[in-house]
Amino acid sequence: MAPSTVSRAFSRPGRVNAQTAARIQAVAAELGYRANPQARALSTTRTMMLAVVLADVTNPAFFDLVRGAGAAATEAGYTLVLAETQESAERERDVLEATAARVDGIVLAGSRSPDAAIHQVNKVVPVVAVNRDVRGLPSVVVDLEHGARVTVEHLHGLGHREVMYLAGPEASWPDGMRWRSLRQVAREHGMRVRRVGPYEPTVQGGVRAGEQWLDGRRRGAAAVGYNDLMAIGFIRAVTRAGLKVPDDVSVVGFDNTSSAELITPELTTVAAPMRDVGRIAATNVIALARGATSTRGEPVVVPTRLVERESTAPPA
Amino acid sequence: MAPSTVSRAFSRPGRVNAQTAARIQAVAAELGYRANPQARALSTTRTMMLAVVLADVTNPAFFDLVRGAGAAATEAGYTLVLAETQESAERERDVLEATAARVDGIVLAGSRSPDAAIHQVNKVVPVVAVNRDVRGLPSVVVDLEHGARVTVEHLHGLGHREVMYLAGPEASWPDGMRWRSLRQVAREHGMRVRRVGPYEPTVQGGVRAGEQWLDGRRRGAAAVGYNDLMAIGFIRAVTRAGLKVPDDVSVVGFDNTSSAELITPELTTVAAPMRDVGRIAATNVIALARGATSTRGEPVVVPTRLVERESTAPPA
DNA sequence: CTGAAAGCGCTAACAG
DNA sequence: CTGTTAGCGCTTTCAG
Repeated sequence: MAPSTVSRAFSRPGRVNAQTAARIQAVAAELGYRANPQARALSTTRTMMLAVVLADVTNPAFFDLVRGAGAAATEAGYTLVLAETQESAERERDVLEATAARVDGIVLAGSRSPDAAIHQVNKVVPVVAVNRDVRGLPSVVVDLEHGARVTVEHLHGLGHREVMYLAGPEASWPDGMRWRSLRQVAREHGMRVRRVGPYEPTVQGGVRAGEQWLDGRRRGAAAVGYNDLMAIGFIRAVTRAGLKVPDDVSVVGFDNTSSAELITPELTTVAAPMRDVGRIAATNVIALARGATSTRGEPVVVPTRLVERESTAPPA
Repeated sequence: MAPSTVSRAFSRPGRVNAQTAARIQAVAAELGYRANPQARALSTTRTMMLAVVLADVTNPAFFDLVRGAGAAATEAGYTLVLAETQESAERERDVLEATAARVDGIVLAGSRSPDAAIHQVNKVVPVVAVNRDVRGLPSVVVDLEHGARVTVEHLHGLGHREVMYLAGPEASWPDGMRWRSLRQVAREHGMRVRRVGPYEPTVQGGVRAGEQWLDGRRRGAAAVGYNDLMAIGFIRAVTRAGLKVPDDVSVVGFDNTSSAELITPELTTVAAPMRDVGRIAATNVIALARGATSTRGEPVVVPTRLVERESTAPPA
């Protein structure tokens, strides 16, 4: 696992210096000598490092992604680092610029950059996008259309005839995806659908959404949050105001984060195998780093499912 | 903010080539040329990168730490990356080895390594330890003695006469600190005190602690978790078994993570200004990276306080 | 003030 | 098979 400390030249199977080599290795280890990875990288053009750059390291939606990518990286002998863009296209640019030439591959999750910027980075180092379809770039996305479909059908089945989408960041690919899918499926079922926001994709943002909704609300509504965090914030705001979830309003989230089963009522939410997503993305980026040539442009799609818990019920 | 793209030589205030330099800059920008940071680092010995290496990126206890460190890093023109050791001393060694020579400083949080290993890394790059007092190394720690004191006094004031500590990782510095402080203060107040575990410092670990406690429990107990995650798991296990928190058992956590106010009942927990901790640690490591010489060996201590919520009450 | 050359620490391709 | 050299892409020093 641990790469040889001293230049591989010393470990070449030699006859005469076999023991000499061993001694050098021993002394080097004793002295705590480490090869300078930067110098090594300068000549090999390989850093054996991978980066996951994501919008928000505190968003539990990314946890399993990181875990999966980390496992794949470790197995392949790579070290994984994370860099955060803080939901800002500008910081994303800076971070990508700073990390691109220092790693062998980048898994880009929750990007807020235009496609062109991503392609630019991809010229320096292989990039695999997560939950975003960038033309000509390998990517792995979760089946949000299906997630939206089962969500709407679940709500429709409960008797709801109107769904409200709590929008997240406008530059977010999943946001657009979720909204468009929701709208289409809702229409297919003859449901009314509207969108409010955008809000920050955080608990705080959800609280704000809830507070705004409280003014001029109608009974028997169903809200679908951009993600679990927002759904949770929404529930908190509504609950604090004395309403009941799901009696007064049903709430659905996206991501199935660990927080979803922490709150009361437990959150109904759309789940995806993010660990697999991370694993696939990392594996692909490693393959590219090793010289594989990107095949088709079709994104890898992983399935989603609705986890029905307590936050949804028939309208009052 | 963004460092010049082309070698600084081109931006030297020259007379004749002032416009030439400008043109080169322009063309370089157009072509998307970026200086290779590795090559630059090789000659300057500066990478303008900082690393926060921590035990578990999914532990909310580290969120504010990361935020504070990130803010300090950005302000100083550094890019921050995170690396995770997954609660493993071995992975910690690998991660430190891989990152040490690639960054200008390391903030080490939740280390599971022996002091000697940390000193070894510190020979390569400045290290600031968080929540761990490493002899001769700058560090910033939260005042856990005080946290333990107010916890015990709170419990004592409620009428509890026995406190049980749900232990976390044995190699964890805060674990030892919390336990010793708890024990001492409990004794001062004539309370009985015992320790169970160790458990994994996760919700899962807390669930296990709760399940074990359920066998052979005594009424009117008070449990103090190694961290919020464990306390939450404990509550879940106990609640699932039909008991009530805090009626049947009071529970206190450490860290005051965002999850603490998500669960029902809301968790009483020890809070610390982790954002400040991150900020201080990063600021110090940057100073060292810039050539400052470490002053005294005394750790910086930040205060703690008890956030009383719903998970504690008088014994039944 | 400008342009050339040395060197950062390594690896890889080269002669011996 | 071993030892030497060139060179990765930058910065910085040193002549011109």
